[in-house]
Amino acid sequence: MVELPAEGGTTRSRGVAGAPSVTSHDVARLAGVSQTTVSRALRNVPGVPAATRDRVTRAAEALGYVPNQLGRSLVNRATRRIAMVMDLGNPLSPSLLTPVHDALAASGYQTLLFAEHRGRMDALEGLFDRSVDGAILSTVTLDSRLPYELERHHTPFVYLNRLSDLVERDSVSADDAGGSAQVARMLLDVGHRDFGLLLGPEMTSTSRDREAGFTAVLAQHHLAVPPEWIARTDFTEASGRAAFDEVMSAPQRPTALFCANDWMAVGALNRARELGIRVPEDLTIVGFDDLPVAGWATINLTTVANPVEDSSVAAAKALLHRLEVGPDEAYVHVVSPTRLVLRATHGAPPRR
Amino acid sequence: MVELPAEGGTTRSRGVAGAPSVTSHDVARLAGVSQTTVSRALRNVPGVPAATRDRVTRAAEALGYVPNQLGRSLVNRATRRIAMVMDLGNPLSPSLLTPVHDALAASGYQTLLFAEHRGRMDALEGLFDRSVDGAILSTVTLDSRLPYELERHHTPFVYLNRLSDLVERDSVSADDAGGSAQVARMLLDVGHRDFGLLLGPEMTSTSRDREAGFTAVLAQHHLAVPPEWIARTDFTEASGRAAFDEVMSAPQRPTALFCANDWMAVGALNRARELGIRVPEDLTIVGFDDLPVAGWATINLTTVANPVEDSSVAAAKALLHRLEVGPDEAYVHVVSPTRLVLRATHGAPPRR
DNA sequence: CCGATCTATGACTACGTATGCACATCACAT
DNA sequence: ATGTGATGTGCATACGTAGTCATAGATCGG
Repeated sequence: MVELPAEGGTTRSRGVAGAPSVTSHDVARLAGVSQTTVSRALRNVPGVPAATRDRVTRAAEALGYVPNQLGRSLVNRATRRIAMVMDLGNPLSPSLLTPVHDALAASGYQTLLFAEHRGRMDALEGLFDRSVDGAILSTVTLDSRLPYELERHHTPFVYLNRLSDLVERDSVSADDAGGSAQVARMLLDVGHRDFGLLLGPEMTSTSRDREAGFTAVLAQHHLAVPPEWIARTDFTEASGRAAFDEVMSAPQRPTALFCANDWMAVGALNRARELGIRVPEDLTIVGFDDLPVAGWATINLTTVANPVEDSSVAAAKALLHRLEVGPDEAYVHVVSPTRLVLRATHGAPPRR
Repeated sequence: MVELPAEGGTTRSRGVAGAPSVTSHDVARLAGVSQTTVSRALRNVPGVPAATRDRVTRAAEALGYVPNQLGRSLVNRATRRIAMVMDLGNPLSPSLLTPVHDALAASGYQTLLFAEHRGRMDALEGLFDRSVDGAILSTVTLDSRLPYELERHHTPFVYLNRLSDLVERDSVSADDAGGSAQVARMLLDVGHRDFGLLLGPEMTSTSRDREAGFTAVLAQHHLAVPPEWIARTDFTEASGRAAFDEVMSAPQRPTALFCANDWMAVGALNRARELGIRVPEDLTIVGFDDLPVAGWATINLTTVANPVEDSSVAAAKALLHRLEVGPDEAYVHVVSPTRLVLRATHGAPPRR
């Protein structure tokens, strides 16, 4: 009887969870070289002669070998994966996610999604367990502890359209206050004095800044928005409808509604049409963001153009830059300019 | 002189890319136990006395230790990460992504995004390099080689709303043909005989099935759609507008337009209003999917309800189930029922 | 009081890849 | 023939965690 010495060397077990996966050792055996050589050949490390490289490449293709990213990341200490932390409930989310994904993909990075949903966050461990090289935060409410946690675990990150006052990092955000101020000035110019505000969640810098920019201009003219004409909900079309009813049910009505985003404005617009309130003859409605829907012939909403896509790409690039230069270089804060887009939902206030 | 035996043990280098990360060895040193014990204590493996567990837990918290997912996945042969392969340009994408993400998160899985964009796919290596445990395919055009590649590399996957005839896997899809047939029957009932079709990309099973379901009913009534009243573009609002012009510029005009999705229908609707064509008095327009926008007061589109969210959740669950039971159990094909939603954009054809 | 059982723990190794270092081989100049 | 440098290749190990196995100490029965 001959002893069986380790069964020819292949003890590759088909693990419970994983599929039977081909490793560089398998390729090495087939090509008649060492695992080291396989690693070098397939990465085009100089010093491997063409003949060897070809032999290894052919063996790899024959076996359908793909280098295991886990082993690779473990030794490289880098995953080439970025976490996109966002609120999927926010109607703006596709406009954030797509450009971020594309910008990251262009640099060879993958996008791992971390979503906040109805206030519930994902298991955040994934941000600290070396699953990602860095994170883009587009959902930080002002009281979030997330920036602290990221700092504590040395995970690089940047802010996109939201800010935390407490942990400084690179940031890209729209000029929310400036855009709102433009709206306020325009509305004052055409004669409005009675304004309603349909705002988003109070703990978002977006909503806060859009409100602040608007009311600051009013204050310069010694005007203010009475509390009963202010509704705070979230950024959806349904919220816009509800907020519309809330504000317009007051005994006195405003002559112009400024909405913290286009979806709320569309909700208000839809509700106005249902109720037979003519826009802009009876009521002016202005949105924010200039989503594609705002330009539709049936909507034609006066709003503020917010270059979300540009900001998203800039944030992705800022993060990748930060990963290259390390934490010591000074932080950069980019503010994307916003621009008033005059369409068909604004006009002079009705005469009494 | 005393020899320095490995410098106290800590040779933790701050790697170029990664941050200085705390490992279970660091925790072990601080707690005065072995790395093995740390691993066991923090995972609540039975057999570790409470006193030891507490000591380890305190040490871990003091250091801010989070187990490295890479090391973990390497030995577990599982990442608890799923690839969502989709077309981010598709306006339906948020309705797919959000439920999938949430369903996966509920089971402790992360979502890694793989996007097709203007025909360009991501680097697909990520699907084969053990970065994910499985994939959800919602973007397979009928001629895609992706299912083959996934099969070849033993990556489990399911189909969502798209099908490949060639590699069988679990699938969840809407009853596209049935919904379209309902539309056809309803339109015939109210008197239409001249139909235009605004379709999506030819290589998607979605568009193909919606067309087939519609024309099959017409064929039963010995009717057909003439080629000049068929426009094939993609699924966006802008495409709907353009396709509208294309079809309606023919010398003879159809009395009803069936659009392969709501966004195209909205585009057509917008274009009709611009041109002063009254809907539904002059022209009937019907969409598909019943997106939220279809219910807005300003749109009020007759369409087919497509339970996209339900399908997405079902697909996610099907994949997780497949991961549990392995490849041998028979494949399951779920067809989600669709339902005609009658609103305000359909009516009898105009009298000549 | 001693062997047997149990409890708690640690040394060692595997997972798959990348890399420092050593070594074998060969060409070439001396 | 011998040293020298260049060239290819492989061994051993590290990355961080989990599981196998061995063992020291505690507990217990007789």
